Amino acid sequence: MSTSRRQRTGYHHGDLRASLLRAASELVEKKGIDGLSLRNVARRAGVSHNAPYRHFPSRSALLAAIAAAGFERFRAELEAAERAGGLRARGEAYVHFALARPELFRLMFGPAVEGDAQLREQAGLAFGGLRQAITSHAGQEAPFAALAAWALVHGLSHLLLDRRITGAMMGNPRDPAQLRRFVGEVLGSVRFAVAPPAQRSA
Amino acid sequence: MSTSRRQRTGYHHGDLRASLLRAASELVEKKGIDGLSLRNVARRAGVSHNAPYRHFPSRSALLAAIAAAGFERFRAELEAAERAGGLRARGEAYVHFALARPELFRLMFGPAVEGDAQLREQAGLAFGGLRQAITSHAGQEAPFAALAAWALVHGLSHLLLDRRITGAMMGNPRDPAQLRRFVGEVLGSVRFAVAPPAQRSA
DNA sequence: TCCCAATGTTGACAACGACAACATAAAGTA
DNA sequence: TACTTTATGTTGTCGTTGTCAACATTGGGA
Repeated sequence: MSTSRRQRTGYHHGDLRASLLRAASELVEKKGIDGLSLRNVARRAGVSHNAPYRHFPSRSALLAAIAAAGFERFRAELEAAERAGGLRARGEAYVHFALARPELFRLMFGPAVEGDAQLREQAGLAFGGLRQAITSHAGQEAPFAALAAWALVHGLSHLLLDRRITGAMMGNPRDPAQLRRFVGEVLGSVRFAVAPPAQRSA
Repeated sequence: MSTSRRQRTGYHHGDLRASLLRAASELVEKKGIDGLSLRNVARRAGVSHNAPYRHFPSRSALLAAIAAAGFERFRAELEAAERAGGLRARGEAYVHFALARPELFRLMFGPAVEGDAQLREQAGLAFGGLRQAITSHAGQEAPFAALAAWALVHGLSHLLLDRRITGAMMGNPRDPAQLRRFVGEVLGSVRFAVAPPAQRSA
C-alpha cells in the first residue's frame, strides 16, 4: 500500500485528493464507517493531520465523495449485468454489490450522507434504471411493481448484509454460485403484477 | 424532561440504569446513533461522566440495550397488528414502526450491534412470526416466499427511511392513511408463490 | 455495630474533528 | 528574470469523546 505518484517534492504531494479517497475507501471497508477518521486517512496518505481539509471541507464531505464514486460504480455494474443477463441478473448484481462492499453499500444508503441532494439523485438513478428495465420487460408502465422489485432486492441486500438471514436456506453468501441460487429462489417466489392492482391479495 | 424517581440521596441515584436508557433513547432518536455520547447521556441523567460505566460496560453495550428494548416493542406491535388486521396489517406495522422511530430502527438492524448474538436472535423472532403467519395463511410452508415478504417490507422501510422514495407515488409518509395506502399499493403489486417455484418469472 | 459490595465521583489520557496561523511551492505576470 | 499571487501542506491549539484507574459514599447483611 501507500504507493502511487507521490513524493513529487518533499512538500507537495502531487495527487493528494485521489490518494485520500483511495485510503479512505480502504479504511471504510476495513473498519466500517464509524471507524474512519480523517487523521488516520492523512496518516496513510503520508501527510499531516490537517492536509485533508484542503480537499474536503469536513469528514462527512469525504464520506459523501466516497459514496458518489460508489454510486457511479454501482450504476455501471447494474447496467452491465442487465445487458448480459436481463432483469434477473440486474437484481442479482444489486445484491452482489452490497455483499462485496458491505460498508460502502451501507454508506451509500445510510444516514451519513442523508442531506446530500446530489447523492440522493444518484441513488435515484439506480431506481430509474430498474423502472425502465421493468417497463421494457413488461411492455407497460408498472410503477408500483418496479418499486416493489427495488424494495425486494434492497431489503434482501440489507438482511444479508446484517447477517439476518442464515441457516440452511442461505449457504455461504460469499460464494457467488450459492448467492445466485439463493437470490433466484427468493425472486422466483414472487410474481410482479404489471397491471394496476385492482384487488389486493396476500 | 429529566423527571423520574431520582434524588433518593444526594449520592446514589436510585434508578440510574432506567434513567440512562430513557435519556439515551431520546438522544438517539433526536441526534442519531452517531450523535449519542455517554457523557451527554450522563449529563442528562444528572450524574458524572463515568457513572454509566457502573451499568453498561461500554457505549456499544448501551446501544445494544436500547436495541433489545426496541426489538421487544417491535415484536409486540407486529403481533398486535396481525391480530387486529391479519398479514397485511403486519407488513404495514413493520413499515410504520421504522418510520415512527427511524433511528431506533436503524440501530436495531444496523452494524452498531452486529456482533451481539442475543440481538441477532431477537431480530430472528420478527421473521419467525412472519414465517408462521404466512404458513398459517397459505396452509403450507413457503420459506422463500416468507423471506421475500420480509425482504420486501424491510427494503421498503429502509428506502422510505432514507427518503429514497419521494414524489407523487408516495405522499407524506408521516400521514398514517397515506402510508397505509402506499404500502398497500406496493404490497398489492406482488403475488407470493406458496408452492416451490418450478419455473422462474420476472 | 461493622463491614463490604454496589454505586457514584474525580482525574487522567489518547484520539478525534475542526479552526487559525504559518510555510512552501507552483504558476502567472512584469 | 524578479515579483506576486494562490494553491497546497504544516504546526499548534481547543473542546469533546471513550475508557481506565483510583477514590468516595452508601445501604444492606453478618
